[in-house]
Amino acid sequence: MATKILVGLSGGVDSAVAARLLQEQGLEIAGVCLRMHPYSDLSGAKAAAEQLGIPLIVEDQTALFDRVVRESFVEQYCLGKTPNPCVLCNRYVKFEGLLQAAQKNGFDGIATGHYAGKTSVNGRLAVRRSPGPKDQSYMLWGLTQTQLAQLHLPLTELEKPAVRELARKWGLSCAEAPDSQEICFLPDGDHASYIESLRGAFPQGNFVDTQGRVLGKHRGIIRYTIGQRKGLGIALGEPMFVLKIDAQANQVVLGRAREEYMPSAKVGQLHFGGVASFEDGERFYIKIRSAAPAVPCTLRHGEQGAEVLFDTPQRAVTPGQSAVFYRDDWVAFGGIFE
RNA sequence: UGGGAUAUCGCCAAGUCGGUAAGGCACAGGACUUUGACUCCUGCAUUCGCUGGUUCGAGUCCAGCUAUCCCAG
Repeated sequence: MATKILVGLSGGVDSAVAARLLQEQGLEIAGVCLRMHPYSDLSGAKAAAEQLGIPLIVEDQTALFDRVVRESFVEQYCLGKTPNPCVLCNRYVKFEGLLQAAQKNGFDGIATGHYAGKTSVNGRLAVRRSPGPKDQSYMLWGLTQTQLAQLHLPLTELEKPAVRELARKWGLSCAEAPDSQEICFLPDGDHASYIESLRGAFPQGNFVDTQGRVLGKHRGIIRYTIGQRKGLGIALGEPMFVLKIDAQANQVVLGRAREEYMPSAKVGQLHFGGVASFEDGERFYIKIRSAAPAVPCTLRHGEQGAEVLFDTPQRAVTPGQSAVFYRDDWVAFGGIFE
């Protein structure tokens, strides 16, 4: 049984409360704060560790983060896709970093303040949904069996208001810390400027309709994502949505409302969680984006992954985003839309 | 420079018998959100091509001018 747990402290409320909950269980804990990028602020984690009376280890992950998260982030955008950096970070940097720090320092397990749980299914481990609206299981589909085996998720059954309440009760200074949002390594949220600072300006191109007729000029493909309505800058009398980004032709295809619903999709880079494989025709629930409900679908094997047939067409399925397949309340496996 | 038509917010477009400027798109701000989006809320013409005139009152009527479009030259 794990007795010494290393908790990832971000400086926010969730991880601090998670740490304290483990303490309440009588476990011996320590905190670790991972430096990912220049904007990493360690002060919150230090304060939390101090208030909890636990040691804090600081690990520098910036090189790994640059290589794994930032590079693919830029690369994907250049290909006209819309990456989800958090998913990659969780698997390859955050949880992996935690695990390595734990092993290096003689801990038996790791923990984080995610709103998710875990469960075992036929000998495999799976991320489990948290019951509340803050469920973060979608972001964790990439976790490996090894990572899951060591992982503790104390906030599984809790909801945000309750967590803040506990933090206040325990007098933690992070009780009112704002929820994290936007891309952590881009404080201003301006991914286009960031990418252009590395790759140079992206050329303008045409907005076209589904027939190929030119509708106007776009400002570089990296500024658009599937389903996007705002920021197109052209007035066509009715709302228009991005249907497709063609990096090769440097074109962005626009369509009218309802045209951005898609009956099926291809998913690659599969990573299995609660199940080790799937059968043609097998049914799952899929979440096509973090803030979308899980909807029923049927799967088939494709050339390099899975082909998903939604029971009901889904809005703006976006290449680069994660497809997470659920069964009951646990994550069966996940992948990335082609 | 014969004839006809039209000129209202960045774009499109309502504006009745003259009564004190709809709406959509775009845009801006906010909410939501450990990615990008979507969605929601709020804001957005003291002014109607210009200049005069008639009216208690004109985007709405009249005159002239300007611009654009169409048909003839």
